[in-house]
Amino acid sequence: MRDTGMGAGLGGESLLFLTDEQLRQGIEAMFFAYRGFTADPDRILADLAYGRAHHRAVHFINRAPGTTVNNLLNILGVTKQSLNRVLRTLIADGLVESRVGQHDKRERHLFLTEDGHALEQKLSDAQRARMRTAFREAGPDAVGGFRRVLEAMMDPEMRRAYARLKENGS
Amino acid sequence: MRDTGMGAGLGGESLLFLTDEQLRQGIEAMFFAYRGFTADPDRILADLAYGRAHHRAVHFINRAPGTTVNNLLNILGVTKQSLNRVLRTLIADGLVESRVGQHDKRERHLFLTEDGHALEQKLSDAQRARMRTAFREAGPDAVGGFRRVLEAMMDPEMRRAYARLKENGS
DNA sequence: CAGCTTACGTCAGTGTTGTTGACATTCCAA
DNA sequence: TTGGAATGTCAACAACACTGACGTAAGCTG
Repeated sequence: MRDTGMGAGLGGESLLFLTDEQLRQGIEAMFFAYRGFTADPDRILADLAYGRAHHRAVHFINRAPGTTVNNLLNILGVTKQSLNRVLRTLIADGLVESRVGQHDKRERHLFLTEDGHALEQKLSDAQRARMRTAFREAGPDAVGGFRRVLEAMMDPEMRRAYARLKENGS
Repeated sequence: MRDTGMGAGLGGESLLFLTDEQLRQGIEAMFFAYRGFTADPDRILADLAYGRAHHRAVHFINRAPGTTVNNLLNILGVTKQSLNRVLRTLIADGLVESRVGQHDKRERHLFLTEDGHALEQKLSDAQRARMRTAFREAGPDAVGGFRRVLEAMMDPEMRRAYARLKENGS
């Protein structure tokens, strides 16, 4: 009955029957919602000859300035060849700066330039506006539930990355 | 204060302050969770020389048997040429059957074959298992919130498609 | 110091999935 | 019946992911 108080995992709430139909609806909700989630940035990016991959890179470089290529690789979950193609264009276009590490000269630390910040702002404005509207429509209680389910859906490694970024920005 | 009672839209809940940081966390939660969401089917599909597009087609054909190509197109939000490539391989591999419409011979009605059902089952088993675990971990209250936020995040057109499918399967 | 590992970049090749353009078939209505 | 709209197919191309191989520079360890 009480809503908090179990430290971890499942165990409580054995009342929770989940029919296949409910689960399927959850799956479809994820599918359709993700489309909406990416729709606004995609429209902006299409005009700039950039894609979702560029958006992701810019987002996380903004979020963790000075991050290394390797770290970004782990967060994005792509191969270095794939990321490199994206970073190369962003650097060539003057949106991202790559600085050789002071302590470890093998590392490259990534930063957004002024133009890079401008693009990030433009993209995240659109995405945040949609998120804000959705949160408002759904109500404050829903927001907590939304976040709890999403967090539980992540692979453990990604959950850690997510938590690290949360602390980072708090 | 009361949690229900407003017919539509926003308007209530002006108490709901949303900082950029909260919104950013929501964005990142969507990103990481979607990765988890697709991870299990992706692993299965990789062995079969199929991709996410095949999964989506099989999912929605199972969900709405006899659907037309055009209808599927609207749900998936891709071009007919893109969908056609996927359908062609699924038909060639005997997972999907395409029947010429009786009333309108231009239309093709799509059905899963026995093998198609088997694949759909295998894929959705994996995805439902993750969804079930996530729902259980997050608790019953969270599930409602999750669904409300996702629904509010969809484009209106997709919200209608989602609602239609819900009725269909209820 | 020598040799191994790590971090990063790059080249080449492949596969999936999206796109546009062109086209055939079918239906319907003027 | 003829012309336009709708439905679906084929062909070619672009974006972005992947694997595999290789090169370079820098750090680490015995």
